Amino acid sequence: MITAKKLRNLGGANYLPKRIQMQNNKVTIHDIAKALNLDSSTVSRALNDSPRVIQKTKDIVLAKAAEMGYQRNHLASSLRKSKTNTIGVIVPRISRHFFSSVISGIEETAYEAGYTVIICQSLEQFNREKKIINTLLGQRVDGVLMSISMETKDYKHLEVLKKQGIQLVFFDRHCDIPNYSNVLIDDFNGGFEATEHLILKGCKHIAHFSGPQNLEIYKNRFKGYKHALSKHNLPFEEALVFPSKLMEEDGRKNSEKLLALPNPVDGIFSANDVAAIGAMKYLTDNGVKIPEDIAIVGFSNEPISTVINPALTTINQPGIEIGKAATELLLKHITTKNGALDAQTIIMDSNLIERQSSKK
Amino acid sequence: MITAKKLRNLGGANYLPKRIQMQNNKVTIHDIAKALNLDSSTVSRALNDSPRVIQKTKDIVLAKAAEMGYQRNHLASSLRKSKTNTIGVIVPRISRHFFSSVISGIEETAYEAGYTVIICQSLEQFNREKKIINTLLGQRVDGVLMSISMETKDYKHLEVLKKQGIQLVFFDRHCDIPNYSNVLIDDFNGGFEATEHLILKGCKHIAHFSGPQNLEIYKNRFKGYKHALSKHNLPFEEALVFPSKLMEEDGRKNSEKLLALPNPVDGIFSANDVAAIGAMKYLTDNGVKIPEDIAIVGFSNEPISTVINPALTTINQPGIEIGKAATELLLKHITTKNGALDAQTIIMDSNLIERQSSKK
DNA sequence: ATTCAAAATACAATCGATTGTATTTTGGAT
DNA sequence: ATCCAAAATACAATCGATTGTATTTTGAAT
Repeated sequence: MITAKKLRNLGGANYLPKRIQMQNNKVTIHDIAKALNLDSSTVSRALNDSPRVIQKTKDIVLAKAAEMGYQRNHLASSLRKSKTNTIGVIVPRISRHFFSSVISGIEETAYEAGYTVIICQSLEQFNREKKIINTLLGQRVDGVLMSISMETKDYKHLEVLKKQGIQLVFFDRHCDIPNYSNVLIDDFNGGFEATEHLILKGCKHIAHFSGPQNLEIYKNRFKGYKHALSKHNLPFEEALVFPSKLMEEDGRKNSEKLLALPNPVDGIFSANDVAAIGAMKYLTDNGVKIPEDIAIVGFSNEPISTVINPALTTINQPGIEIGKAATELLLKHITTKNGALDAQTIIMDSNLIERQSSKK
Repeated sequence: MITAKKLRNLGGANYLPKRIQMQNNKVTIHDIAKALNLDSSTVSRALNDSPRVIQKTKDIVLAKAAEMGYQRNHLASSLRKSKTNTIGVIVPRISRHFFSSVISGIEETAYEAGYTVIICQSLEQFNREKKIINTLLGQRVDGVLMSISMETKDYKHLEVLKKQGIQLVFFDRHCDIPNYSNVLIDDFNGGFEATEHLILKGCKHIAHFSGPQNLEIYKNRFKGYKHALSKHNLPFEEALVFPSKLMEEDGRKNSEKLLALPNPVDGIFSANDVAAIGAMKYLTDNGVKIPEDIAIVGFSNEPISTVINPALTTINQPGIEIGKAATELLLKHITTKNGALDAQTIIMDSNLIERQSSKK
């Protein structure tokens, strides 16, 4: 095989057709070494600011590297160091505003620390989640940040990561298994605040649109709902709980069922904004006045919650901050030798934003 | 340095502490070769289904690889082949529904073809766009799909890609420079349809919220607007054109100016949905009835356009299909030797979706 | 049984950066 | 000028897969 290097060594690039000269214009440390009459190991150490190279030499190397347009080949570096400076991110879907905010936070922190980010969507499918894990393994990521899909009920597919020493930090949708780090908001408290808010507005029969109970976040929001009821001496009624995947369509269907109840509902706490919006559309279309007849509180503060009329009261989740915190924690895990850093759970602040949908 | 391999060669993994044994359990082709008493080159060829290896051997190798849990090291492979099977994607922001749809289409097509995708956000900033290009170069991507930022006015930063033989395909927000492939919708026609729709609804004084005119898409939507006016013998008035970056706030401010005009406006064609929504909010708050007083048409069919009341008439852009087509085109460029494939522009279908905001 | 292409496999260099070890250089003390 | 430890740099192996070339094996024809 005739390689560019061989060609270079044969008689200088001057004799090459221009196209070839341009195509493989990747400068290597060997090119710099040759140009400066140094060894490539010295060039490498100079570029990495090693104490084993004198400052004067470093200056010369750096200058030459800049002059020649050198750019480190991460592939070679990663292969040698068996560290890719890459982290994988798995989210249910990037189109959800909350997740895209988290990703922005992740990217910012990661890039600053010299890491590249690979973003993947599970689209709420367990099978895709499994495939993605394999892809990320193949990419030899140093760590993974993830929010599990709604379909995920067992966590065997995550064991490969641990076995291969790949750090894993959950954000938002975490698992209840020990020894994993998490960055969360206090979903129990969020659910509690949302429900108590409705109670303080005078609601007596509050329905709850709950999410898949295999996910801790939805379990906890549900618990918060129950706690608020009991604190204010309201009875908990199983019939007022509507479990679903919290899509817009679910919000609609739930509302239909809800209107058929014998005892009229006067408040809804939905575990996310999307289902709340679905409910608002259905209810409004069917002559129910919001918030007069039924007050509604959502969860996540998606941008649509300010577009719908009346604007939706919701629990704000600081996506960017969650992303930043999760990334910092992951990088700490990665850079701590032997995975010796103990798992920890960081709780971020969330807060209720009151809008028209709950103003009585 | 004591490597896992050395340790393995010394006396077998049995003598190693369990932790170390587990950490570097990456199986290589050499491990498979040793286990089968073959050469690593034969194993490599077997795994790559080369005709130089007999089927029986392939079967044996494949079986052993599966048994040992082998996973190809892409770093090594990419380094040797100087091809990473990775493509970079640059979008203004992933939180825009249109772009996240495009990304879904890109990922689907790319993963099927064995490519990994690195997603980056310019956040509409030229400087970030430049940085991202460098990051992607460092990652040695095989190709780039991009939609330029609103701030991008010169394209020198893209020349590095061409110089290094990295294929580049634009989608949606393209450049007017030749020799680049594009996947677009017909923005001129979209602008025309949107405006003509308003005219057919009886509007006589139609304002246009235009985007940055350095971007072809906004230039063309603007041209379409003008063309519809002239076709229907309506005068074009410079005063009815409101240029901005099309954020929600811009929609609000434009509406304020628009209401102050001597000659009342009875229709608005906004070059995107977000600014249209901003306008709708402001106008509704100020007693203007939509669509009775002012009819509105947006562009892109963001999900919010169905949430706002009245629902927003808009031009639908098939994001997923655009993503798929752009990826297919890019992969064709990548796999065609010497970049010999001529640049081409693919126009995808778009269509107007009529909703309440323009029903007169 | 012998011969010899063709088929199958082995050998060895390579991608570019890193890093442990070996060698040379430097400059201060004698 | 000589010596020597410390400083600076060079040498060479390595990460894991790929691939051009060399060698061995196979099996069909004689």
